[in-house]
Amino acid sequence: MKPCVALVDCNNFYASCEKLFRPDLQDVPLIVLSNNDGCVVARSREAKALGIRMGVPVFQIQEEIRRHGMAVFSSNYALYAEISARVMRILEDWVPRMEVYSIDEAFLDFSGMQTDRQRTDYGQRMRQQIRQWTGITVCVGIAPTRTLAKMANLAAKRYKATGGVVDLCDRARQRRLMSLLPVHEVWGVGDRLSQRLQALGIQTALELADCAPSWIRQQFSLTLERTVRELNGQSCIAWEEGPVPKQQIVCSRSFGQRVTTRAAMQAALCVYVSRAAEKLRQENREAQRLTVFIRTGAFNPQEPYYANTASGALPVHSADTRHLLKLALRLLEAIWREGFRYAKAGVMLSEFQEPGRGTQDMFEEVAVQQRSVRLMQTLDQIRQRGLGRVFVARQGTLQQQSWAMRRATLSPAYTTRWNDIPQVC
DNA sequence: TCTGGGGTCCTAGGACCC
DNA sequence: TCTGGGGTCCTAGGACCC
Repeated sequence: MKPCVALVDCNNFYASCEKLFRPDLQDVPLIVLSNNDGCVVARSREAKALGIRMGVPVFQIQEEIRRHGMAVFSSNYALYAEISARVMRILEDWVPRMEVYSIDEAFLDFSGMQTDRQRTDYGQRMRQQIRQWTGITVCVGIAPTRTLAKMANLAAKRYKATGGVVDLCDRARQRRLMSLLPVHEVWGVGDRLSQRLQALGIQTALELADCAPSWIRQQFSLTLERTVRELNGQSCIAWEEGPVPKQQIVCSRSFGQRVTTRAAMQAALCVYVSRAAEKLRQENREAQRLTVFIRTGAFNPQEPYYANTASGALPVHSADTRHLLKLALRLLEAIWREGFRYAKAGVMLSEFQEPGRGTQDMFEEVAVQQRSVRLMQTLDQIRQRGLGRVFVARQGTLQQQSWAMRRATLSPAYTTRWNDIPQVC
């Protein structure tokens, strides 16, 4: 049985989610902003047509926003995650095996489907059902390897005549498409690599595909060698069996307003540690290592720049917010410098173990450990059931959090909060 | 004035050991 | 003056992805 994989990718995902609940914005150019309303992370078809670039800082395009009457939304991840889950649930029923790759895309196992026609029809029917059941439009790229499926998907998005589904199992078609694509459009080739490749005279995807894998390995890396092999139809990325446990958990934010006092920084870290610890417990893991980082703004050359990181280990693995927080605050003391205007901070948890299997404290009483676990369970349940929010006092009340992130134009929680359910009048 | 957040994998080089 | 070689483990940093 020939291996075959389909990549299903939602079009303009965040922008499309916002439009689902705002039919009045159907043909209006719409952009979605990053956390803190900093830069553009998603654009509707119309906004792309106006030349709005991905990642551009919003303040640089204020004039265009006004002139074209663009709709602007702060990012609403709760909404996008919910719509994503609906799309993924539908896809699951179409194939024996699937891997969710990101919030808006998934790889599906299409092995066993014999003909070009069969595969394309299947893709079209999936696409139809997703649009009908969720309102989201997807494109489908089908090929023998993931790297080629990515490329097929790109073609499905770019060329209207394809009807949103491209089958790239035929070698001649693969080569024709690759000859048209600049090398930086290959999955796994970013800015740095494409510059180096171009310096060696490799401009197109096809030219990269025709390089000797061993030479690429020697000049670049194992990763790029795999890419070359994948472009030639040799699959180098295996299917994951079951969900992959995380190796690290990060919580970091830019501040809505610069932080200048130690107390405010401690409060912010407190929020980040609490959030990271919640995620850790959701993964059913305990962590041993915690890293804290802080930095000033990176873009203003006039302003003194300072950035630093401190990392430390807990004596035993833990998922208790209080233990992690104590370490975080101690680490902060090592890197905190007065007199800077801090723009961003974050914490990272790593070195995970399943509860009870990590380093243990021989002298701590079992009862104390059990109390810790039960306390954290209780906190999580209060939050998950929406009964309110219990937090560590140090983070301060919302009114005190002048550094909290800006979300000026957040859409309602249409799918996750009763009060925000859309009404039809 | 205002420029995101959360991940993964790989590699080079240092520390350490015998 | 001459001062080995090879292996492993860890970490920081680079590059990539969405």
